[in-house]
Amino acid sequence: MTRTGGDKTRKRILEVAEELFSKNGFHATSVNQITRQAKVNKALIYYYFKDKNDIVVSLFQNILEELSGPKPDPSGQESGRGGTDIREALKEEISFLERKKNIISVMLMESLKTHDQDTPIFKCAEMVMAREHERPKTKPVLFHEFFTGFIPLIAFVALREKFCDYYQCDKEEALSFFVKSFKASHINSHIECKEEA
Amino acid sequence: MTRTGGDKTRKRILEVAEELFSKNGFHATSVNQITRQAKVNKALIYYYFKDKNDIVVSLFQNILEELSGPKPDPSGQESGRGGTDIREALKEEISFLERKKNIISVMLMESLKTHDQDTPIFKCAEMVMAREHERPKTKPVLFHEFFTGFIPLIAFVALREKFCDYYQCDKEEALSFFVKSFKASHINSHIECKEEA
Amino acid sequence: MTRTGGDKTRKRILEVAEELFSKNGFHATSVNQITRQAKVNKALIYYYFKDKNDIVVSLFQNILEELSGPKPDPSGQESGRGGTDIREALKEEISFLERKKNIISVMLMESLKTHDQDTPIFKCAEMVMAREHERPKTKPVLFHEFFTGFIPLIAFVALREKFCDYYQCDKEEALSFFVKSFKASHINSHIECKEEA
Amino acid sequence: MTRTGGDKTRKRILEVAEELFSKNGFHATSVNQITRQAKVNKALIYYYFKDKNDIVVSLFQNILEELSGPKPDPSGQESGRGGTDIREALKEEISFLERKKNIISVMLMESLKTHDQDTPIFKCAEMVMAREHERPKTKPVLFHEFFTGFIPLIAFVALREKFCDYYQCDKEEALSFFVKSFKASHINSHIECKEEA
DNA sequence: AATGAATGAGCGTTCATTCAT
DNA sequence: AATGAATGAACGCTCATTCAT
Repeated sequence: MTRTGGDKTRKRILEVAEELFSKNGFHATSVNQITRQAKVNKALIYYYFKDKNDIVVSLFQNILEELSGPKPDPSGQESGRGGTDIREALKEEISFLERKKNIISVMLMESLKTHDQDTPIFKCAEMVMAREHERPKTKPVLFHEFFTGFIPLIAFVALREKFCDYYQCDKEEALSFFVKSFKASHINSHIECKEEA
Repeated sequence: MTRTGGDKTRKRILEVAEELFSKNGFHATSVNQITRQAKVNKALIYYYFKDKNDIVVSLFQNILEELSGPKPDPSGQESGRGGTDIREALKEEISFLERKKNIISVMLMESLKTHDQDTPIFKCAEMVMAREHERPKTKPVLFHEFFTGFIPLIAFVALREKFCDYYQCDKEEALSFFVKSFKASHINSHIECKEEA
Repeated sequence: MTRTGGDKTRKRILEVAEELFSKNGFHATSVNQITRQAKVNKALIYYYFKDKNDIVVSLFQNILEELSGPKPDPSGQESGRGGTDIREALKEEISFLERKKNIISVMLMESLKTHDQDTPIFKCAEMVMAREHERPKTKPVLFHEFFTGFIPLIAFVALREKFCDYYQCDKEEALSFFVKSFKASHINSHIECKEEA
Repeated sequence: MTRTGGDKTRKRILEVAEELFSKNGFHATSVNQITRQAKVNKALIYYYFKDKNDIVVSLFQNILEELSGPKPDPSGQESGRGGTDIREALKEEISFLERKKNIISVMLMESLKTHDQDTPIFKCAEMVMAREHERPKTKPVLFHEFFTGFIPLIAFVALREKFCDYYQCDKEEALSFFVKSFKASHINSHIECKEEA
């Protein structure tokens, strides 16, 4: 390894781990695979991380920090009944999530294991949702935001590729379809809720 | 293990495997664990299944066969605009899926791994969706049904418990919230679609 | 399995075992492989043979019995200095050994393991040699017959195919070369011995 | 095992493996046995060798390299008709091969398996033969050298002990008998060949 | 004579982790 | 900050063998 200082190495380990975890899952990825692909000595991984689990925990922390970071500027205006501006905002959000999709996929995988006690997926969801509106305060809204908002969103970024492969669908087209569908269901019901209230 | 009929043993292996896979994930579950919990000799597992993967594949096949089986009787009447009857139907469907949630969770976990080539999750989704209406034929509808219909549904059955734990929420209450939210978003948008058409 | 009586089954097991043992070696051949190829139930093998070793022992016994059986008729005349008749006799002997080459190969493999106590290869050699002349009585002759007679012969039948593959050589041509070479070395030295005596 | 240099460990593994392979055969030798006798951790074997087969391949490579190494000095003079000097040279060669007999035995065992594709035994033979004279160029000579030269030689070093046990023969005496016999057959036929030519 | 189910021990291999340097 | 060597435990899987029928 070139002598470029430790932080770069640590970062490379994290990047490779993220890629491999999302590719094969956490448990199906061995520390050896990471060392090979990151081209680091095996013992070095244990210099930077106390164990294999610490790697994935670090990845989760990083993404949570990123999400809590600078909010997106609400440059677009939220006009009633949602015009193309809402769709554009959605697409931007999706493209943002797409860049994080690897680690989010891992988070989701892990959260689906019924045994593991606490999962960061809820914290993650809160942060993603907080990017759009104020944090939901009532439980009904919470459910709504999580299951019909957050979940479809990350499912889309996570599964888009496979979905398109399976159904022989263009990826850009897929985005349009999803956005339209998401707007018609989740976003529209927001307005109704507001209208009802 | 005592000499029981072979099919019973095979079934017990599958049941235990399903439970453990959904608890810890496929890769994090060892054949030894299955062995212990199902109280079968390890070699016997390989008498019934060619390898560990064959177990999960068998589970997937089973659930797909079940789903393609007898459709639910539409005892309730589908009145327009959806009253409590729709909610009841939804709850029934959810309780049906809940009984399959373990294996569906495993399927979802595996489908999130970007590497694995083809996943049965789409076939599964088609079948679940086919239980409600005729199979979607256009791509936009496909996206809609999958990402805002199927996905929230299975996410709910899969994550309900953890969600309730995390947010200190009663599980029955959770069901109501979800049903209401699902109806307001996904189902409502169906009607709109129809109205548009 | 067809109900054709036990002896046929036993014979089939032996035939398959011989083939597989010579293909992969005794230890590298599993009882399962034999059952598969012989299409017999696994437990049935233990009905006919007390264990796996008993199979190979049976094979060895069989071949020793065969070799001790009817001697070849010396139809040809043994003229001095050896003309084509000796070569013909040699070719016949080789073709005879070729039919037994599988089990002889196994015997040779096993005899090369330094640990195994007693090997039937010497008994086998004696019998093969006895087919040609009276049993050697003096030790020098014994060495001569075994190492420069028997050994090259069985090495040829055992390795002929691979040798021809490796050196891109026709198999019939190979036979001629070997016969000529064998006659010039081993057989010729017989005569010398006799002349010396 | 104590922390010694890595190469020492690797060497010890190879030595033990060679001994055990020649004792029981490749397949009948378990990695655990090697582990025990070489007093190395099992995982360490896979640190040095990619799998069990890699061990035997390494052994084969090593011996081939050794054989291709420094040729023996032809200190003795090759007088016609072969006097005691030829016998001495033969004995030296045999004692040289005896030191390699373990690995050569393994090579021979493996080459007798009809299934295994390519065997190093021919390469090995070429090198051994090249130690005595220039490499044979015509096919007849090739056959002669291999089947009546190389094969008896290695058969002798490989089987000498068992042969002597079986026939109650002194090992030194055995050497004399073999040398005499080998000279009378293989070597003598060389001269004839030359004379013919 | 023949079978399907079952078994304990061991296989080759890899795991996450730690050591000394 | 980085490395090569080493480790104990466990992995998935197969072995030869036996059971009841």
